[in-house]
Amino acid sequence: MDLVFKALADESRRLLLDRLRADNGQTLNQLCAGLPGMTRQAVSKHLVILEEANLIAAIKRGREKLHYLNPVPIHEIAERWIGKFERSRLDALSQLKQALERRDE
Amino acid sequence: MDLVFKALADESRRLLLDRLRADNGQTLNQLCAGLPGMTRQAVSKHLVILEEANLIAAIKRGREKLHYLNPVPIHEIAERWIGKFERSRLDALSQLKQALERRDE
DNA sequence: TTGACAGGCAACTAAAAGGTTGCATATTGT
DNA sequence: ACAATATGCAACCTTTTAGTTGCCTGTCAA
Repeated sequence: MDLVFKALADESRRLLLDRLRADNGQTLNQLCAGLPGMTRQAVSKHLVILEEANLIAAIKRGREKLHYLNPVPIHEIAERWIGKFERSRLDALSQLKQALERRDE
Repeated sequence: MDLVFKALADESRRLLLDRLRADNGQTLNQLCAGLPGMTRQAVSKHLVILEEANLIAAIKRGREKLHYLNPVPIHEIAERWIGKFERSRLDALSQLKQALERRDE
């Protein structure tokens, strides 16, 4: 799960995921168009990181490589990790409020 | 939002959030106990990063500083960011499946 | 079959991240 | 008042990360 969080920490990589969500199965060169002012190799490295985090799956078709979004890891983070914070969310909020009010006692 | 993702990218910081979720309003020294083999200053730096991402709020009480979880940013990420991927989740999944099946045509 | 196109690999650089040590400052209990 | 406690600040070091350039390999189409 650490790999997923690390992968999501970069704006360019989140943008790549956005692009794939809008239009799944794109090639490296297509994805490069979404990241102007960055070399193909840089984008390629980002894609490798996303693959290693299992956030995308790549399939070679002839001389090109198609990239597909894998929604599973994001879903797991939502369920397992964010979920537990959501469960105690209102609690934490009221504790924070009370602490802020007690501030100038 | 970038600050939040960056803050969440580190295991130690996620652990600190976990600790606060279990026991809100802890001091720096208390939190240090949860990160053995790391100096107080290192933990302090992590807390600053979490504060800057608005994931926690710190309140000075005398010579100590109490740290409270702020559940809002995590909630926003769940709603605004993860939400949009969840909406196209099953779509992406079936597209991925189909692409994998087409692989050895 | 050869040139153009899609992508991979490796070495290198610059900047950011994570951590440490040492010292300074403020608060509290005796 | 003063020693102990709780935290802050700054300089420094090391590793990781993001990006580049240059070159190599495989595939397709004329």
